Amino acid sequence: MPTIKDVAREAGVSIATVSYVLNNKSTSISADTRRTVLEAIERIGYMPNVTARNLKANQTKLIGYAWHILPADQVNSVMNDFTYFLAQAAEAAGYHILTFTHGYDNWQEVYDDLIRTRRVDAFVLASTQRDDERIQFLMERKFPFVSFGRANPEWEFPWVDTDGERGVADAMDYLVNCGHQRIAMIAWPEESISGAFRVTGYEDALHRAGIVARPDYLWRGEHSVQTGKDALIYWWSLPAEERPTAIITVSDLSAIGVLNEAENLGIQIGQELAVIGFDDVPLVQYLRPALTTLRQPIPEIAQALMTMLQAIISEETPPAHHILLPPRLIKRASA
Amino acid sequence: MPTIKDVAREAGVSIATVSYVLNNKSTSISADTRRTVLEAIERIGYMPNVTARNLKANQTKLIGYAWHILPADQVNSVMNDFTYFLAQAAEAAGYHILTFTHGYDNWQEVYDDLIRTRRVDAFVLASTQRDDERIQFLMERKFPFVSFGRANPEWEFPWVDTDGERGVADAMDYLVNCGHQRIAMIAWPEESISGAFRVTGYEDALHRAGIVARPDYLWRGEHSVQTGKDALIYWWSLPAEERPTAIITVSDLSAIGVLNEAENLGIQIGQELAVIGFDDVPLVQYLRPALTTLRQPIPEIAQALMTMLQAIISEETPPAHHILLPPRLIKRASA
DNA sequence: CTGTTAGCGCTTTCAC
DNA sequence: GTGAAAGCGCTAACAG
Repeated sequence: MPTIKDVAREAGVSIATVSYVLNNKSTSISADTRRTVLEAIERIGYMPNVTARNLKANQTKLIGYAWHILPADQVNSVMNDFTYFLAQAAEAAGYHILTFTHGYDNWQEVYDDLIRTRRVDAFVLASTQRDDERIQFLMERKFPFVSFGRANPEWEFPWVDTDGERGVADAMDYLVNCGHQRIAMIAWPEESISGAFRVTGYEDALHRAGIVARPDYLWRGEHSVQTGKDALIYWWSLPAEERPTAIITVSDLSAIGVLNEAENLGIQIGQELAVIGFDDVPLVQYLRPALTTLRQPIPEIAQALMTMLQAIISEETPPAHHILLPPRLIKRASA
Repeated sequence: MPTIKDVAREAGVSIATVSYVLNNKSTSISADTRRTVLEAIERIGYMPNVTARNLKANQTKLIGYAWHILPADQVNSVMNDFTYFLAQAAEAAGYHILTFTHGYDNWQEVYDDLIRTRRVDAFVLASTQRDDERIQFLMERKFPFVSFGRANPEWEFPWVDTDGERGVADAMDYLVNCGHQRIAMIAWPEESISGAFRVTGYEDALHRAGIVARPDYLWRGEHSVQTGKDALIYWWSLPAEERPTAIITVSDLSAIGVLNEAENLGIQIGQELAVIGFDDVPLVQYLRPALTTLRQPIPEIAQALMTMLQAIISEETPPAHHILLPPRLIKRASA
């Protein structure tokens, strides 16, 4: 592999000169010399050693991203897409993504090692929780990071998130426009921060439509298929005129539960009962009926995160930014 | 951030000594000195700068892995899992995974840059095709790589793959043991190399069971839900006594097509007709009936690839190895 | 047993 | 305009 010395020899100049033309430093290089060097580079197929550059510049051009694996019954296709678009956005900005893993207990050690060995320049966090310890940790360490997802609202840190409130509100407006009045929601437990925003979107939309919220139309449960089943069983235990005509869920998984249980109960989804999911995970388009759902703006989120990260890495005092991006309602047969 | 110099000063020794204790080089360091240095390291929280080490050692401890995104109707949960376990196996071996992306046309430029800038020490390939150009490219370049998946059998390169032949054969034996005689298969087009192995497993199993293969029991089609539907529609157009009683597929996606179409045709899956998928993608456990399927040994594959890669990187003349790992039949309600 | 020193490949100040 | 040289943080001959 050729080094800068080889180029210098080949072009009959000093390595400093080669470096100058490589970096386009204004320190005016004569057009002639520049051409000679460029030709030499071309001839011997030289590319600068990125490790040497990084050592000099005290950087790595690497961004750490922890790869989470979810229980087998959960679907992380959203995170899957996110990883792809994140890598793409990073490359466009001259970075690469270093993916790493960690267990439940040793995350701090893993992040710490990555920081202290100067393996990465920054982190991208995802799947954040309300009082996410990783956020606290990185803020204390004053190590650059951005987060896909919000956390404790009292913490001031840079994040980008899907506007779940807005998405659910849009879906609700759609249902109301379709004539639905008895709209129920399947949500996550109260601790969930992103779940809370979606519930807000639901309640505000009801209010806007002049519909009185019925407490038992809001069902909270874990992120699972079973939650959807349970909710539908309960609602169908009500007198016919009190049953919801539409259900909006916080995840495709519970929507699938609703669809499955609907079959058992002999309910015609799409006619008798409208169902809207969240995430547009693969295969839900093949359910019968195909699931109407809210798709998160993953490519845009990844792009926004990288833009933010670049600002943070380069600037001295980074203004903590927050960006909310709305999901899109994918209309299919279930609603 | 402390450097080796800080440790040396703190411990009152030379940086060489620090380096020696750090690397446990046998150049015997007195127990006393070693302890002093270790204490200094502990005290100031020193960890070696990985970039500096890498520059010196002419390595990166980074393994490139191209992140492929599939069309929205396809499921890459297998690759998703693979990425996780690959990262984990890499870390256990002192490496990290650098994920990158590329388009259809510019892949060569991307790989080339990564090599020439010495960004990575090796590549892990996945989703390989028969005459995969990436393999040719890396073999010519003599750049270290391993592949998850086989390619042109005439090429001598290191790979690890799921033993699809064996997996399908196991599933066939299971079906035969259940009393099935008319067993059909949904396969990929002939070009598919991994598809071909699975067909071999099917045909051999028929032979072993003394069942005469019926040409129209082998349906070939693209990797899609529609393929499954088409196959079932055809088979159900046959006289009742000629219809298969079991179907084995090359992917969960076509199995889903069979299940969906079975509902339209009023076929009781599990009773009237057994169906076995391939991959155990998320959610197929929630289909009605839950899908029996072959799960690839992804963690073991990732581990084997890393072991192989380490040998290749360290040794001069790496013996090209090939490893086949059998999938596991996950028995659920559909067969 | 420990320290001095020469690099790894590059960028950049400072001379000329 | 161009080059000499220092140095990023580390490792490893080579001395002593």
